Amino acid sequence: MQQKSEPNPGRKSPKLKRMGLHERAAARMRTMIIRGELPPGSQTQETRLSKELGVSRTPLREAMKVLAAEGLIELRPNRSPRIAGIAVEGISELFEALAGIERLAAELAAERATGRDLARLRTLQTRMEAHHRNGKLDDYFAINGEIHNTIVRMARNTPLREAHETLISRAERARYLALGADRRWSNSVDEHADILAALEARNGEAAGRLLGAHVARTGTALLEVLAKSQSRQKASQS
Amino acid sequence: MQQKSEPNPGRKSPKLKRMGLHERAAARMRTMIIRGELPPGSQTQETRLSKELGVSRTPLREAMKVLAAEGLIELRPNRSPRIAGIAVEGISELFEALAGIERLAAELAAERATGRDLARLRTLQTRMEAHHRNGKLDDYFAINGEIHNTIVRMARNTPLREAHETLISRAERARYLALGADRRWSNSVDEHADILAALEARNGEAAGRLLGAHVARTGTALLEVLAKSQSRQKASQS
DNA sequence: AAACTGCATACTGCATACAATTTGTTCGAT
DNA sequence: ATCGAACAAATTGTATGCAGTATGCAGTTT
Repeated sequence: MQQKSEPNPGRKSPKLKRMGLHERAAARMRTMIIRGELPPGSQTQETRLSKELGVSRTPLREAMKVLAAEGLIELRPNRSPRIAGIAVEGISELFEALAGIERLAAELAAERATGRDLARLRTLQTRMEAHHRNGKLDDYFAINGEIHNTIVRMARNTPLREAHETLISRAERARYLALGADRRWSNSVDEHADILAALEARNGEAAGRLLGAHVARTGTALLEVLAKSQSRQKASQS
Repeated sequence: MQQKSEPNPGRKSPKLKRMGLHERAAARMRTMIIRGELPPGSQTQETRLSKELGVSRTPLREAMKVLAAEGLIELRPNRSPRIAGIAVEGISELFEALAGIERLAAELAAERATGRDLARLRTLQTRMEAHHRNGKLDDYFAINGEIHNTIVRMARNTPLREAHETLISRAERARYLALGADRRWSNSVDEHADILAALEARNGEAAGRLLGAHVARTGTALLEVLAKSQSRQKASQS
């Protein structure tokens, strides 16, 4: 099982790992759902989507099973899969669960974080503050998400990280709906700083409590924005 | 996200609804993996399994995607899927995550449990104690699991419940490996009684702490038993 | 003798063809 | 005219065939 030397000089993209069609289809649909290009509650006909994505129905159906497991679509027997709805109540539950998981992750991370981990986190925090000052929204959000993922990875717990990933994909989707809604930048940056400080002090209880509250606040802030836009478009329910 | 709950994806369904072949195949394989009939690390050839299960390769492949999402098998490109290994480290992480999730669930359940919920829990506890006295191992385990599931449902948080379900399937598998290993019956029963008391007192912090510690202890107890049998059969890492 | 290359084989990945089930429509009966 | 049943169209579920890729073996080379 020796792996041959893999310098890969002439191949097309070294970073992009080779994926099967069903993986690519799943990834494509995932972003489409998150971006709202496939609206909540809409039905996805297999033949139509397969032509649109340029793949056959077989890999598409496999992709559907994966997305259903992630909670992005709903499968009903002998019916077209439905893009999962975004109900207010669902968002509330989602961020509640997310807050709990990240709280746990922070508690564990405070015990297990290496110096490198904390250094990396500090770097990210610095960069995020810079983006915050410069008003670079996209970069800010990217770093923000990376910080959360980093903390979860620092917990050194694979099942927890996996659970977090599936929830995050749904949260990203909700966040996209209320794009640019997070007007609590300053609060958020400060809260992140507090969390980082608690982690560096190896205070798991505080780090967990702070991160959990932070995520919960993000959820409620999102809910407020969403409730307003919900009032004008009442549709998309079946 | 929708309030609609899944109609029994793979559970031992009381009403045996007619399921598609891929669902049936997934359910069948799930129990086979949990029961250890498909040993960890073994490869699953599509044609062989499809004949064995009496289905075609297409629904079988779809079932594989679902099981992979549940973490029961590993998919590698252009290779036979592998039954996920049960490494000691993995079990440790698994129960750690499970403990965290159930702790959170108990905290929420303490706030949201209805009188019916608590009554049902009390009934289950009584029945479990009876099985404990009579030494009925199977029934005891069934009720025990049901209690944990009930508490999680009492949290009224769908994403949390879903995350719990996927972790539980893996934990059941590990528990099956160390079948009958849980010699801490008495402790376990008492701990459950304490948890129930905390829930009835609406003390979320205590309920969460007790349930989390309970699950963590179950995990370490399982680890001890597993470590012994692990010494004779070499580890299949994952 | 060891290692590398080329070929044969088996298996996965994908596409297409076929069967089963649902849904929309039309015709008929009350 | 309305409700219902049966038929027709569309769509999902399943099976099979074909192509690409990995694995093992044999022949050749160093």
